[in-house]
Amino acid sequence: MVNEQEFLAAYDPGAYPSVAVTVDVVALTIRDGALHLLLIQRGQPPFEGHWALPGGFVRPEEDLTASARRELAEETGLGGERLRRVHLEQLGSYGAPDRDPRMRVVSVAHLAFAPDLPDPAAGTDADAAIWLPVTALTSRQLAFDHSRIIDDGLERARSKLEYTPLATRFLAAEFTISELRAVYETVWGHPLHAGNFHRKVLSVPGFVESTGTSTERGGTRGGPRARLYRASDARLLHPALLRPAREETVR
Amino acid sequence: MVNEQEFLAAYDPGAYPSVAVTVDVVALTIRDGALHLLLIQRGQPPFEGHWALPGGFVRPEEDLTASARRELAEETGLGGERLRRVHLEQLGSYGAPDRDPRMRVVSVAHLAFAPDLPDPAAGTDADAAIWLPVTALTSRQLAFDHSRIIDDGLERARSKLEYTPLATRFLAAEFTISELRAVYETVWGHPLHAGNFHRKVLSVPGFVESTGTSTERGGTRGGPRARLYRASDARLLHPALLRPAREETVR
DNA sequence: TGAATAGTGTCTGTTAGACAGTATCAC
DNA sequence: GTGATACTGTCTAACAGACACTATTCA
Repeated sequence: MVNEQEFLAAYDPGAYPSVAVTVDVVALTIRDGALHLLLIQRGQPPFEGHWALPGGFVRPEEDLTASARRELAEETGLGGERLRRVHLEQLGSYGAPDRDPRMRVVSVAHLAFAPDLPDPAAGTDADAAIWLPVTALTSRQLAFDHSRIIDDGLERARSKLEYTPLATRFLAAEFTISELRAVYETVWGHPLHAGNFHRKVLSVPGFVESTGTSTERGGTRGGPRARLYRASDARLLHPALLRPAREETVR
Repeated sequence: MVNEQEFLAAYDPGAYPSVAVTVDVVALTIRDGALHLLLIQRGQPPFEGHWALPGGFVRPEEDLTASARRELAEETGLGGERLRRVHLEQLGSYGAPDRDPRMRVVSVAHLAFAPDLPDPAAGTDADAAIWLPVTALTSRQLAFDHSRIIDDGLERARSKLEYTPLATRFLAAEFTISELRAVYETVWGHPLHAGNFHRKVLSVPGFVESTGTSTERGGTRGGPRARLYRASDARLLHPALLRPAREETVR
């Protein structure tokens, strides 16, 4: 019987099947009232020329989520406080044996919510990176199984807006209730009743708190100046803001 | 410029950092009115003698969830129709660099809901396997980061019961409303109002459907014979069965 | 002035939860 | 019979959603 230390010293990592582990990021933001997704155009095979999620191999000594945050930083050129304001969570892992023609690759997908960001810095990477409206996705051929990962990410995003205050992560630190409503309408893809939404948001404990200030001007098409709010301390919304029941998705 | 086929032929998998990928399973069942968890006692280092989640390395050509199902089958001795009735879903991936002292290991954790099962077959594996009440977990030293995985799994289970009909997966194909209520009470850890629960379950479309039959006898402590139901076709519950608001978990 | 928006009031139907009550069965 | 359970009825408070209305601002 060997003790644990001897066992570790004699341990041969090569005895176990080798798998590459990558992270991919479904990064969402809202631009011009439409939901956008960060994509890169692949510069080398496989899937050369196809669009793909930003991502890459997990480095030694790097945690999974840290790896995703690094990939996001590289592709967006973001750093410091602005990167810290981006919400990042694990979405799920994708490991079908044939999902990458090169070798066995398990990808740990992440989901990110970002406020409106500048166009990706082209200098950081040889690949072209863009924010693409999600409505333009259907016509694109995506690399690997990224189309499925994106579908899962979008559904997770829609669901997260129901029971968490993460919609605020799409906005600047201070925002109006109308801006918050626009986030919900954009992600869910259908209009909400302005008056009811307003009352509902203010009634959920810990969702938003008043800054005491208002916007400098009214809206571009008229209307009074709106009060400004910031995200408060709730991590879950009680009661939740539920999407209207969708019979077709239930069965 | 090489074409894609030439690229793949020249590709060297060893150029990328090697990581081992495992699956671990948080398998839950209900025995004697208490929530139980499947654990194995490790027979070799690291963490020799400690209790751990069932799991193992993902095999080549094996999908992640298929791998989890195989591990579950091996440890429970289950197969065929009984295995197919077990609910299995991906929980999340755990990949902190130092979570395994041997090498970099990323574990894709899964969550399973099983009906009451016989004691694990000891013959299939050298390790001892048991169903342990989750209330007995606090006193145990668990291997790796399995304590955290279990916590995440239990919270996912509690949450899943709210908006999916998966509570039925803890029961036989036919069950009474009281048995279903017992599942909720056990997983959530507090009693529910029998009358309100009864009416609520029957009012949610697609949750349960009547078999037209009743139990042969009343309860062990008296009472009328109960009608029998089976799971119906809903995949989501609308409206959901929400846990009472827990202020402390919200902030 | 006209149109759009911010924010509030009110009404209705649905739901959660408390409570009560009746019928049935084990012991 | 006694006590526990299955199931139903009723009431109340909370909530979602529809609609209406006022005040404010831009053009």
